Amino acid sequence: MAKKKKTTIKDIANVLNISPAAVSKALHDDSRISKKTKKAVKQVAKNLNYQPNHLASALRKGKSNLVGVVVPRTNSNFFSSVIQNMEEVLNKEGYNIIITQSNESFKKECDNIDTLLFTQVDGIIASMANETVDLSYYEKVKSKGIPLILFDRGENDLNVDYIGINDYDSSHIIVEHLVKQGCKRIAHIGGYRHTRIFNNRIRGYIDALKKHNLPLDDELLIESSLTTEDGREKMLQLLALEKRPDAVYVAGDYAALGALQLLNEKDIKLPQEIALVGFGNEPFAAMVKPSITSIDQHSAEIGKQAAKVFLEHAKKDTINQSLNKIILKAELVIRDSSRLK
Amino acid sequence: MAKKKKTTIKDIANVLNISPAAVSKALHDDSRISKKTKKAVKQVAKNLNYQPNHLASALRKGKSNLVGVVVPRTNSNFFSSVIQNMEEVLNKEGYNIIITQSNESFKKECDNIDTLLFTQVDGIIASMANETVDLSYYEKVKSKGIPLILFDRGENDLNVDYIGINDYDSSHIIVEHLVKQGCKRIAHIGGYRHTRIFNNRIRGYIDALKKHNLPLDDELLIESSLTTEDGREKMLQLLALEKRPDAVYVAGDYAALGALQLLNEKDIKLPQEIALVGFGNEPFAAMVKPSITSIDQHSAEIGKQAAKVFLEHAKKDTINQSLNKIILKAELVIRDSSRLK
DNA sequence: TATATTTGCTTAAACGTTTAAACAAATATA
DNA sequence: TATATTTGTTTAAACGTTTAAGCAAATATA
Repeated sequence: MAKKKKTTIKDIANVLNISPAAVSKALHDDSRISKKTKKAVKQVAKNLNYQPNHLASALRKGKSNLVGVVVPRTNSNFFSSVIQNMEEVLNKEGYNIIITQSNESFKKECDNIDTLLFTQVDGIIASMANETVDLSYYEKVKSKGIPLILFDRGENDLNVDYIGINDYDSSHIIVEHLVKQGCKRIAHIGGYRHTRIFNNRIRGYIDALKKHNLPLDDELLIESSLTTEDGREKMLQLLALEKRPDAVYVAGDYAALGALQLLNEKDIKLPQEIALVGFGNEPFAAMVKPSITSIDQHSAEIGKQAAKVFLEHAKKDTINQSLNKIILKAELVIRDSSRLK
Repeated sequence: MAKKKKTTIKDIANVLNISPAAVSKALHDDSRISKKTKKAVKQVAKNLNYQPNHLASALRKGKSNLVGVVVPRTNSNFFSSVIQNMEEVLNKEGYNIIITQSNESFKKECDNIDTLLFTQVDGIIASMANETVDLSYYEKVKSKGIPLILFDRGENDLNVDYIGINDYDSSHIIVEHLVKQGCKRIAHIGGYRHTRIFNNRIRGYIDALKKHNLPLDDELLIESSLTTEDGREKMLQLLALEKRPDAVYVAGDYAALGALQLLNEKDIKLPQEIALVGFGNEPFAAMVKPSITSIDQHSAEIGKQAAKVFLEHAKKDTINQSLNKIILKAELVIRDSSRLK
């Protein structure tokens, strides 16, 4: 069986004995085409099962109507929810998205960006890998004049649009909550400082401790890759301290889960002996025993806003120099792991 | 700031005073181009920061080098692992993938397929939504002569390539394991029967019970949407029975998690009072307390095989009528939730 | 030395669409 | 009646690449 060749505008034109141009215009409801012709064209198009060739129109129009997305991974509720909402907004405007995952690898992230540029995407929406410190690849995108929007994991140094939550404030909200529960020795298992959001969470943690006149103890502040495995390990480290903390604020839910497992295994009572707070409000935070208090990052909103910012750019034919830096207020979802009173 | 216009093959040709055709050939290492010219072309290409226009070459060559992927969702470890491995294999051969999510909605699934066809993908690799019973959209893809490969959730009726595990056998393995642990009243919270894989798991469950001379009790076989929430509910239903089961085999890990939570809340001892087995080996299965015994579906292998099958098709210019139906043997990962001896 | 082959390039058409410009016919305006 | 405008269409070029066919010069073969 040979491959069928697809029907083109030309085929429709031949059937009706009109020019391809007329067909194209009829299909786009051009005002200069008669109703009669439009009707006939659409009928024939349907009969022949015509599907427009996106490549050809993209080439001619100079835009692909594709938006590239780069995320560290898709199998986290946060990213998949961001993507889903982003997609919804973009689809409505005729854009499709190409999703790529970096798996937290800088190399893969660069490859992904190359791939996306090669595919002629009209814009890139990205959240950077944990590893990423060298921003030259992002400069490359910028230098091509392609709209670049970062979310969650971004960098202030790069002069690009950004959508995220206020990490500094989030730490304040968490510490405040723990203080209210009566905790006095609050530890922080944070992410790597070179990633802006994690640095902000650490700064917020430190400043919030000061604000509540709690002593800052170096032992209680640990940097972590924030995987489940590393969460266990860092928790073990905290338990080994002479003066154990009475609360642990973990900068990611997966690591918080690891910490929780360890505490459960050691039969340490949550929240009585140690209160636990995570970050990200992954669905499992509500499902584990005890359920984990966590920060909700408004993933849906972030996705929608990112898409909207891209669309703003896309509508202008010159690069918009006015930057959008959208900072959403995060929300603390209080659950059993930290509910003392 | 105006948009920069990208350098094309023509620009390179102008610099070197040769024809665009020569440049194209030089870039593709055509044997008829001299080493000297090739070197010069590549140097100039680099200097001008040339990036090939994928749309133009795709249009000319009649293929986009894009593969469309349709999954129910990306935020499950199974699907994201399948995708990641698929991507790796395809990238090596110069293909990129477009990921779309159906969110288990039939309507969204159809939209996604339309989108992919519109984007001129060279093939589609899909796993169907729970809801999907009408297969006409898949027929549409087939009728276009575009390679279509299904994995995990597929349909035997559709004459297409398929990669998945042996669900029927998996049920046997699970029941056998539970019988070995001494269980005598094994319940099954299954998926919807109209989805082939779930039907196979149910058939396997029934036949395995017969094989071990266990009575088949209608009360013990329940269909479910297999969400965490529904897992709780169906477990509750089982607990309400006059004669409770001593083991529950849940056809999905998320639902198994819901069941586990409920059992934990009711202080029912696992595995002593009720043994629990899930399906899918999601990472959390190992992380919860007690850890859940589950079936590993070899997601990496499925992803790689699906990609390979697509590549086989892509290499031929006619539709290959010989079908690949690859059935992998699943592996039971035994954990605390069912370890009695 | 005459002829064949190879090398290294050019020309031109093609992929399927869009769109500016042109144009004839119909209709409106003076 | 002569001129202007509107309507409905066609023509042709363009988007950036690839590729079959052609051709001149260099080299090999007889």
